Amino acid sequence: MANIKDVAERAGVSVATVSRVLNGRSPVAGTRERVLAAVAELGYRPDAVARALRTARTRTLGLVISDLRNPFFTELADAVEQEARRLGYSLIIGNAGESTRQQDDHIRTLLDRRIDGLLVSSAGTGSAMLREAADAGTPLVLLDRTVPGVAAPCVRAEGRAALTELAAHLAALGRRRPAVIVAPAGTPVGDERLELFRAALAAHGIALPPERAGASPDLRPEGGRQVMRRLLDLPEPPDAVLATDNLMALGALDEVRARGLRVPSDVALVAFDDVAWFAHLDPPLTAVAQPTRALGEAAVHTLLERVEGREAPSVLLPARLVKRRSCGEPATD
Amino acid sequence: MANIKDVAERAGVSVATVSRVLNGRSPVAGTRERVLAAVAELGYRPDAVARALRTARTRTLGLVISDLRNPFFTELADAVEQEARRLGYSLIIGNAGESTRQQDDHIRTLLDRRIDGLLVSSAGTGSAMLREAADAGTPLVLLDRTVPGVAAPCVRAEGRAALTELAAHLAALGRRRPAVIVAPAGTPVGDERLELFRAALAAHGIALPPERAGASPDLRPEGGRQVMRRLLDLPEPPDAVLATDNLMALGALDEVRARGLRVPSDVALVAFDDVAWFAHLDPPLTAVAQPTRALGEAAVHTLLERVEGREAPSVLLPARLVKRRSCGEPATD
DNA sequence: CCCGGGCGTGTAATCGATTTCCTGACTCGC
DNA sequence: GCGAGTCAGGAAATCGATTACACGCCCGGG
Repeated sequence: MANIKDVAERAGVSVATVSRVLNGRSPVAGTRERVLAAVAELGYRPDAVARALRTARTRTLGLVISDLRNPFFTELADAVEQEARRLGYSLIIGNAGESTRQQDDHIRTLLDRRIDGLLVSSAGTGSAMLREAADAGTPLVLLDRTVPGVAAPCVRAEGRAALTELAAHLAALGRRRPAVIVAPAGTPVGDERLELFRAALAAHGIALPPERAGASPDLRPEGGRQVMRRLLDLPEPPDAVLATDNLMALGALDEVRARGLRVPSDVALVAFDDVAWFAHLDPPLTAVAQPTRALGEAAVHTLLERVEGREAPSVLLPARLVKRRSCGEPATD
Repeated sequence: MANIKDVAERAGVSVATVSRVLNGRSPVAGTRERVLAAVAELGYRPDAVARALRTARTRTLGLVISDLRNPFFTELADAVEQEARRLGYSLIIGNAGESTRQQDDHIRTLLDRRIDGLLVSSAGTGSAMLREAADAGTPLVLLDRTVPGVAAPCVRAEGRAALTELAAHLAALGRRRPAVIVAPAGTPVGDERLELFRAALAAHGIALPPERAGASPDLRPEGGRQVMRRLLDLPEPPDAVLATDNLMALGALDEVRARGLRVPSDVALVAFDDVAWFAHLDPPLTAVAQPTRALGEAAVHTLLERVEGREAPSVLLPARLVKRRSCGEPATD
């Protein structure tokens, strides 16, 4: 592969001049064209590795995602990648699979590769490397999940408005015994969603007692199904269930069907995260839609601010309610 | 961040010695420990960028995936990433979103970054950069999709056995008018699947006439839905439909439901690609499962063979049929 | 006693770019 | 016609590692 020296030779100039032409500095018309011709003839492309070494900027960002197979995070990762690329950055994605060890593993190699900035939707809260990265001065932005003790801006969605609307929606449909399938302890957003929902229900005089708030052991369908099983076995089973994550909602739906019950006539079901195939379920699922694409874009922008050395605040974007048919209402989309 | 010179100074040796200790060559016990102590005290980690420049190996692979949002490819990308990491390589993932332009864009930046090898599940067949990469000598392996005119091993699944079993399954259930929703022209695997299925059906004396093989304009639900619409409007509508991709199957299911018809009583539905949530649909979908994880691993192994300069053959792994309830049979899982 | 072979380690070249410093030519004004 | 200012472009340092080569030391054999 041709390097800058080959180009310089062919154009009859020094490497400095070639570099200047390619980076849009000084050189004059005549020289400029000779250099560009040589570049074209040799098919020269600057070596990003050498450039990174010299400039101390790799133009690469790292993204460590808690679970890439979860469609919400797939979409998020895709949004981040697109926006990063639009702004001239490559993205190295690491999937932690909800394991702190793998997460730390990824962060370490990313730091070794001298990425310009790091985006993390943390699995668990006890990540040593995360703290180390922050302390080492690597620009860091948290995504979707805050981590106590790590001083970095966090970009995530917030469900107040959507959950308020949901409470009203359920109240209007006469649902009086709501329940929540909460994300496992250690994922802060789960509790927040529970409390916001509880407060919103209270405004309609509807209670959400502790026994109708079940924490799932994991963020997968099986965990959601287990909680739903316990909920339906209650002496007074719920008539509406909110799952704070899309995969747990799927498992919950399985349990309802396995008992020969129906959504929404026997129990209403609402999920957090509006993933594409919710619209293809039967019935189409009502969901609290996070602004996934906007989150990804905001995360990249916030991170690049920090890469440039500027301060950047946390970002909270509102989620919105997408009403479909899983609460008993006719679809609106 | 500490560099090798700092470590050398602190340990009272030369940089060469530090490098040798870290790469497991010669140095003797005493020196060795002093160096390791200095490394630990300074928290030194070698700069992968500098190392890559010097050794001409980045220990990074590139993966350009045709559509990351398609769950089949998400799983595939995840499998590739895990295996690559297990073998000491980082992975830069680029999502082409089924666009040749974006794909070429990605390939170009990956080449600029001097990745050691490139894995591509090509969107379309007319990629100029793909040919350029192959010609430039970058180790290249195709994934899931062959590209005519590009000389590179291809790792993909092959459905003969599964489709043979499927034909028997449908025949046994008395389905006589099968149809296929084929991937758009330009994705070679679509036609192959159609022909294998047709041949398998013929063995049972069942015909698959051209009007019951509809090509979808894209690999998304809407495309599948359009084809299903045409199929159901035929004077003799099919009693079993195979979609050669998971997203098209979803759209097809939508159309069936929209007409008030039922799966499997009115029409059986089978999808290619067994993605996790097929089991959560109602009814759970019978599917031709590609060995996704094995494909990802084989792709990485094949690519690394080529990176080492060895020849590597194409890999064809058999898909298998996962019978659920969408053809009228009781579930087997 | 001296010479040669091994072995541990240091010096310096190298990878491919960017960038600082400097030189030389040209222009312009007095 | 000559000094000052401008500007294009070259030489060389630099980023942080790896590694070829050389050197010095120790040991054993003749």
